[in-house]
Amino acid sequence: WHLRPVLAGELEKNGMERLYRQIELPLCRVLYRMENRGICIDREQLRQFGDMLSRRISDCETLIFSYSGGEFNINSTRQLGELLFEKLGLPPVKKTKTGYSTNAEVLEKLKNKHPIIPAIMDYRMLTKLKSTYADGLMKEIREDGRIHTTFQNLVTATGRLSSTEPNLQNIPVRTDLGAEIRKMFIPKPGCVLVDADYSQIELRVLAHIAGDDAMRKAFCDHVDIHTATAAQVFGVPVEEVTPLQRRHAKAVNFGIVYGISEFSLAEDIGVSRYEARAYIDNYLNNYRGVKEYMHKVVADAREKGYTETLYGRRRYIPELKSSNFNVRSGAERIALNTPIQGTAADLIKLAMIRVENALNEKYPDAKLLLQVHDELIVECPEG
DNA sequence: CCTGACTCGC
DNA sequence: ATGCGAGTCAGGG
Repeated sequence: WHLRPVLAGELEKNGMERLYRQIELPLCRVLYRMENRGICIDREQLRQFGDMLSRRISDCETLIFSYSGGEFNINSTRQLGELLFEKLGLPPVKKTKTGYSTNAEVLEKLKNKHPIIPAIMDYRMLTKLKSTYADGLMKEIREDGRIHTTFQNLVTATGRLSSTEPNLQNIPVRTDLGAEIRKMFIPKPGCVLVDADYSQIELRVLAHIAGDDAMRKAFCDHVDIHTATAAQVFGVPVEEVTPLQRRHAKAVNFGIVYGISEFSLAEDIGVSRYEARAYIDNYLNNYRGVKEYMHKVVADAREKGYTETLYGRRRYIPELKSSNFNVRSGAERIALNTPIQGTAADLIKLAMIRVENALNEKYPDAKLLLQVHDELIVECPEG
């Protein structure tokens, strides 16, 4: 209680009273309830899925060892690196500070050079699903048949939540096999799980805080933002945007939010550095507001020492004044990204408080269970 | 117990 | 040399 007046003064001085009183403090009770409610998972299906994975992993091991000419620990990147790049003589694509890199990107480039590579890629996917999800989630099922995560509200630099023991914010969804895990989360009898997610929240936040008319118009007109961006960047009518153009525009949109460089964008979508540079230049010439914002937000942060979100959440970034180019560049990307990611976090937290209260009042049997950065999962009575 | 490499999510 | 997290495993202390 000695700290209370001191901290209250700090809050007021920094203009964060509203953030605290209207968002963070009321959110605590919402998170407490969500954690207590937990979410139901189909234990029997999870067990069967784990058994299936075990069989496939075992087949995969046999195949890998037949190519390697002996057993070794496939999970050891050191042992795997020695096998691939010394014993089998494959060309090392990338190095880590301790040896050869064997990550997914490297394996992707080598997959046609030796039949052991696709087997290792399969092995990695299967063992990830088995250990982290099939076995990992099984251990977390409580007596009530539900999984109760812990939401951390004080660990991220941007204001997002994180989820631990288990992490329910990184349940697989992208691969077909991975998506099977997600399907095992089920509603309690008589209910359905409703998954409500924001569409492109970070780009909408960017359009708003950058005050970019072209991007705001695209959203107001309810057009697909990646298609609209492709039309702008490639100078073609919306109807003539090809799937490839849309994919590239999507990567640029994505990259802008993270403060991407032409190098990384080129790597990401497989075009030359010069093409990537041209994409970015074209993008910024069409979204002038975004271009101005990118410079302004970094300059502001350098001057004040911090960036802030729409609701005044701060992140101090002293590295903006670093004399080391890489350190400084990294800080500039943070200064650019934090207001976007952080404002999106502010908004969904506000939505959570309102959803929790509205449900309690109007639909008391419907329960908010999970938040995954831009989506809310609610357990609702059927009908 | 910690770090690094890797892979999962948004 | 694209932002924010967490869990698992190997390997070392």
